[in-house]
Amino acid sequence: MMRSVQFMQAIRAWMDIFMHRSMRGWGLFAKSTGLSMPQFSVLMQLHHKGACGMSEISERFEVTPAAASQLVDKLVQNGFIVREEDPNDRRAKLLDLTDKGRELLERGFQERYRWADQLAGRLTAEERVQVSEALNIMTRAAEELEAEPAP
Amino acid sequence: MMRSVQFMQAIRAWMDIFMHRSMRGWGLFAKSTGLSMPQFSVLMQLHHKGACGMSEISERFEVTPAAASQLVDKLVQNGFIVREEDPNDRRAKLLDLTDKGRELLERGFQERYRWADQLAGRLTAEERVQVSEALNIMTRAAEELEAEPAP
DNA sequence: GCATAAAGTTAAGCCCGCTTAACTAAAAAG
DNA sequence: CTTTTTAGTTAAGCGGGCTTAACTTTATGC
Repeated sequence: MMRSVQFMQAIRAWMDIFMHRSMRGWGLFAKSTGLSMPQFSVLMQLHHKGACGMSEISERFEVTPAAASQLVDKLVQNGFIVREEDPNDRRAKLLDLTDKGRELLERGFQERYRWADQLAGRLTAEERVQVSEALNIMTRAAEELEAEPAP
Repeated sequence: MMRSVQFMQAIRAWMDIFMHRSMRGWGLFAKSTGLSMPQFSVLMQLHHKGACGMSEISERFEVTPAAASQLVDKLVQNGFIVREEDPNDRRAKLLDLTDKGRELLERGFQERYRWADQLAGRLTAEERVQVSEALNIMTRAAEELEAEPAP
């Protein structure tokens, strides 16, 4: 399905450089906090999707419930998330970020944003307006894609 | 340093959704290939920066030379990269992707691009033009940032 | 109500990534 | 030419992530 050659070229070039940059950045940040990437990804997941049960973790990361349980356990022990009984289903657990967990992620985002700020510094005022509008368009589209489930 | 509130808001919103998406995507892809994230990151590094020595690996990933050596060893054994003597310095090694390694990364990128294609499908023709131009501006700026070393 | 299914946990065992420490070999410094 | 520095390897040991297998506890189906 060929939408637009120009668009695909542009987004691929951007994705190449941006994905590499952010993967490396998050990796180093996670390491600096003493968290492993899987542990860190669980925090990101909770940040992005909000509180959830163990089963959502094991499904989204494609690991066994046992693995999810152990992973979460370490994060609970370190005070980054809380694990409480679900009042509606006493078998299930509800996981959520603690303030400590949220604060850690915030620091990570700040580091990422510093790069965005450097990027902004290389643009003219007109370019910044143009890019802002385009980013808003893409963010909206991405959110729609996220909401409507893939076939 | 406040460049532009609008710009920063726009890029943060975009980064939030895009980083989460691509981290998760790469993670699942790496898992599907049987590679660990560190192994995969080394391949990405070679793809992005081209051939290099062991020392570059250990520096960029902030691990000891020993760790880099062992990591590379597994990738060599699995045929994703080659490790040859540097003709200019017989102590040093030159690492580079094999065709097999390149082909594996290509498959990963194709999966990522599928998402970009879905995104394109949600935009009007005018929006695609607008977004393409903005992405080109950002890609250029990001490449400049990459080239000029951070202080 | 009783069998069955579902949500998590625990424990054993495996491989992996990482570190330190001890090493080899080649280049640079003096 | 000897000493020192640089590039990388090897081995031992630790902790992490993951799986399977055997559980416990709570909800559901009939």
